[in-house]
Amino acid sequence: MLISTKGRYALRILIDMAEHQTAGCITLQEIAQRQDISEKYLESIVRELVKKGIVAGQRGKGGGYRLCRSPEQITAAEVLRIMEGSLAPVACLTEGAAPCRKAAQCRTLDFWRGLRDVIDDYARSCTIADMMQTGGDGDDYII
Amino acid sequence: MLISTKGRYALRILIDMAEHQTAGCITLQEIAQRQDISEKYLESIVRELVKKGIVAGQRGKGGGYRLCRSPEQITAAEVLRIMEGSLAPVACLTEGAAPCRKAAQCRTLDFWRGLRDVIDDYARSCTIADMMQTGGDGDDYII
DNA sequence: TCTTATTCCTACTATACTCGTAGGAAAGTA
DNA sequence: TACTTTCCTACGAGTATAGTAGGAATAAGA
Repeated sequence: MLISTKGRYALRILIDMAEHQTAGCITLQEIAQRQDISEKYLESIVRELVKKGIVAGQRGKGGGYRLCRSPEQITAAEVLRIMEGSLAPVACLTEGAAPCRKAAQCRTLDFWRGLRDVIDDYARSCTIADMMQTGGDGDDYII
Repeated sequence: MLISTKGRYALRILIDMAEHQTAGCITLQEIAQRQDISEKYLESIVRELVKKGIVAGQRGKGGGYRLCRSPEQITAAEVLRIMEGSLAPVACLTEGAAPCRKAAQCRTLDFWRGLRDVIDDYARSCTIADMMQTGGDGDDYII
């Protein structure tokens, strides 16, 4: 029941970008160095964020990435849903899944729905801006 | 971020046992038939529950399993923690994990702690007895 | 005692997923 | 043109999930 590195790194990347935001672009190389994540692996994560309109990329010299929205407008739920595919704890509650044939008789469905809801409510209540307020002083992260 | 079949099945098994509780024992075969889960796979799940004192096994003819506690006293959190190893969403918050060197500087740690807490609070608030009250009329489950 | 039913235990396997790596094409700047 | 940067496709090692297989130990009953 662990969040994968993709989800965890995506949050770190976005916090990093928000903290080092300037008029121009931020390159993958910068982020990779600060966050100590392989540039190539970062690439695959950022690509997902580009595809979903969270960040925008600009190619060529002087290029890089920038946030498409302010950190206040990016929730953890949105980011994690993009990277993990879904925040649902069981397959039958993933977005787009076919409704279960026996849902009406299922003794556990209500429990899983409740779990999904508390996770979703919490993650929607927390933004990149909120995370910038927490923790210490540097660019140091572990998880 | 999915709960594995072990965790999901364990809840179904315990609900099944609670609903079909008698003076004697319930055999794996019965549960396997009602729940439509392979007897062999059930075995590996129930063994974990025996080891942790949730159910007790009795060998030989007329043997089987029975709950060691009333359904009101078995929480989802306890069962899922046994089967999944932990309910923590990130490795650095799993029980017994070494505290992270840079925890003080981490921008995301507070978020993960909060997520762990809402999951844990919710799962501790729900018991096997609660789940018996929900859903429909039969022994039918899917997830 | 012999048979049968049941849990208990160890080992194995196929598949999928996670966590990356590698190489190069496309596009933009100077 | 030269350089930098994103974009795209493919591959690979390691690990976890979801089981399966076979048999030993134990208990009840004929």
